[in-house]
Amino acid sequence: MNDLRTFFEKYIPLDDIDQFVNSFDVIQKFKKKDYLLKPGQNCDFLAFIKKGTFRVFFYDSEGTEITVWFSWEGMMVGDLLAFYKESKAEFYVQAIEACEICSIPKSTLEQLYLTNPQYLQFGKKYAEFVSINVMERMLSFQTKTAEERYLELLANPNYMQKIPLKYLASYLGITDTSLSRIRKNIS
Amino acid sequence: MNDLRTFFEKYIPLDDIDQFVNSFDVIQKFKKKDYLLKPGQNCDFLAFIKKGTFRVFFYDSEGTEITVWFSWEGMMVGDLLAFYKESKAEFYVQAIEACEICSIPKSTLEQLYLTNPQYLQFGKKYAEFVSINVMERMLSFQTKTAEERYLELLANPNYMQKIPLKYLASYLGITDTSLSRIRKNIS
DNA sequence: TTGCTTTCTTGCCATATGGCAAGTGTTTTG
DNA sequence: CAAAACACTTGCCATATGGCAAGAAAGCAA
Repeated sequence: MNDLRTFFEKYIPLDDIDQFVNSFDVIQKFKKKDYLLKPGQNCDFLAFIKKGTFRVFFYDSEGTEITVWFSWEGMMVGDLLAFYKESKAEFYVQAIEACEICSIPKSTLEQLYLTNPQYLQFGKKYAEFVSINVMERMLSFQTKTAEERYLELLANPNYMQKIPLKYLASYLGITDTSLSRIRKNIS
Repeated sequence: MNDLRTFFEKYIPLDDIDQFVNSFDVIQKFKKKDYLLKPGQNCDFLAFIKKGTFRVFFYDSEGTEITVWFSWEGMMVGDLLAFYKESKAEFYVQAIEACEICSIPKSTLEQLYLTNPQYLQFGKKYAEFVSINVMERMLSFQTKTAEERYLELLANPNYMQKIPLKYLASYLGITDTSLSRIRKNIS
């Protein structure tokens, strides 16, 4: 349970943290290619990755896989869009290696929010954290070339060590063919 | 003060709303091209647009203006990235027509958050709302062509009636030249 | 209104990215 | 280990978008 606690220490005072952390379920395990979530399912839990890597993706109108997001150990994972919209999942959430998560049902989370404003404060802070991340990624799309976006990823071993290039390509908004050419150009 | 109240009724129960709405300052007026905020300034308030339109922009490394966001009457406005990061503004926020806003200092807002969890609930919900919006815009960049993104805007009179095309172009992530050609192609 | 400034369009050509299909190398699985 | 599946690269050519500069149109100010 250690890293789960570490994660929430950024958001919740020490006095209040135990009840919150203890409300997370025991570990759930995923093999490579297992799905944590599929389109149409209820996205009624918050999950913390103890081990492994997930990717969030969907199929566009031409049937091409588009990877929208990655999550690594020490992070939350899920279809955040559906979670916040309170709608059914629109994305697949898939383990891309062996993974372990702890999760908390959304109903439990909401009860905790009612019992202690510190927990609600976490919910607010976390949504703000998500906003910041997505805004920065959006700005990157708006103002940078695919090559510049790729160079940003190069600096982060999380992307370069565990993620197949074809997933990175669609995450960058380009085809795997184009990413291959960009890589050739750089070196 | 009417529309301000209407806005917050989506987030805050009727019993609690008056104190919140009354904490907003009296109206502040802006002429066309006036700045609500400039890079480096403190972004220590939350502002509600009673009338008019603002745009959020910055200058990229080549000195080109990039419009990041628009806000219309009935919406909040500010440099949300800085507001959530608790850092200095990175963007210009400029009136693109005569505008009126009411605002609340961030310090007042934070005190309100402490007095009533319903207010904190608003802060959480609003950050979630922002997340959803930015995620959808990001997805649009990741998966759509400039022409498809432009067609989305066409459906919304807010964009097409008040915003010069050159601002729309950079908002779409393209040059005004390219937008002009896309428009020609469509019609 | 008149003139000035800003916005928008267009032509010419350059660069970025895509689509397809073949070829090579690597991983998975039985 | 061997076959199959998957991941990555490359060549050829197409489409999307950019850069620049000139001109047309629209908006603004005196």
